[in-house]
Amino acid sequence: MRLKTAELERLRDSLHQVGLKPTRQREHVFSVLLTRRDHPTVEEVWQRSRAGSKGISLATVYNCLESFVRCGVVRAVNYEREPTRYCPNLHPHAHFKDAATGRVYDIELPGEVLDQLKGVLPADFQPEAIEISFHGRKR
Amino acid sequence: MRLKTAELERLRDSLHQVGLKPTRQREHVFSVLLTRRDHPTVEEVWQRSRAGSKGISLATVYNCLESFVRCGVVRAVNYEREPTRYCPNLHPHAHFKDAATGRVYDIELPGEVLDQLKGVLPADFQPEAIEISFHGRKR
DNA sequence: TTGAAATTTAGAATCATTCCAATTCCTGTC
DNA sequence: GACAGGAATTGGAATGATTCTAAATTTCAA
Repeated sequence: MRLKTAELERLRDSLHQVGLKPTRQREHVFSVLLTRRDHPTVEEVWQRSRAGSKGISLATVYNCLESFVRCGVVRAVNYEREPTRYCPNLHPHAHFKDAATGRVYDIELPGEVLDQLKGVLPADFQPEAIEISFHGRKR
Repeated sequence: MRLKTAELERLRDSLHQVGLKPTRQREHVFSVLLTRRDHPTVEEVWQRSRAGSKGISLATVYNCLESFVRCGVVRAVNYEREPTRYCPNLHPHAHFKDAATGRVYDIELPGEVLDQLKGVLPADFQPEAIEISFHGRKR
């Protein structure tokens, strides 16, 4: 549950870069996110976060996750209109949602696939982000 | 505003295949969708649909769009948690959202790009649908 | 240590969407 | 043509994830 110094540093640096402060709650929620690298919803992060310590409000969990997304240490993942999920994997990757279980898996994306994908855009379209989601079944 | 017979036929067939009936409202909403091939929200489809005829309820527009998605003549497009948009383009394609205007563009996807993309999945992941969304700026 | 600014918090508010129960509309049958 | 049964439409209420608000607390540079 306790965060390695390197990861704590990374969080602090990233927060600092966008003018946000490292707080007890932010560090705790971040550690919760790193502890199990599934793709929890806010509600799930909240449950896990209050389990350990003195308690944290749902609003704060929302705030923390938003600040993580803003400073780039976490990605928000949306499937349809289901509750947003959060993903601390920063490598370029796609997501695969298993229709049977609802579980979301990370799929690593080789650079050349990304490049080819960007290649389909007409010249005047300048991409800043790409999101790729598969939907299907895992055997 | 009046639909070509071929497109009407297509709608009727598709509806029929999943056991739904062609109704005045469904045909009207479908024609609204085909008339301007942007990516309207439910609210926008509603505005456009009531403009012409005697009036249609918001609930019905939701119902119509849902039945279109069910029978496969329309795709639902989600960006973050914004209101769902609807797209009558059935060719395999990605979407590009211009950060400046909020407008969504269709990006045609060559088959080989799709194939390469499916190729990144481990063997036990069987995709049924892929969704690719770009986010950026159009010059 | 201190004070301004940022953060946390509980609860209210928002808003897209879904649900509900009551009419209305079809479609086929007598 | 009238009638029954099932589907579709409808307005309004309900839902539920998220955002907002305003007050209390914490952080941190000086």
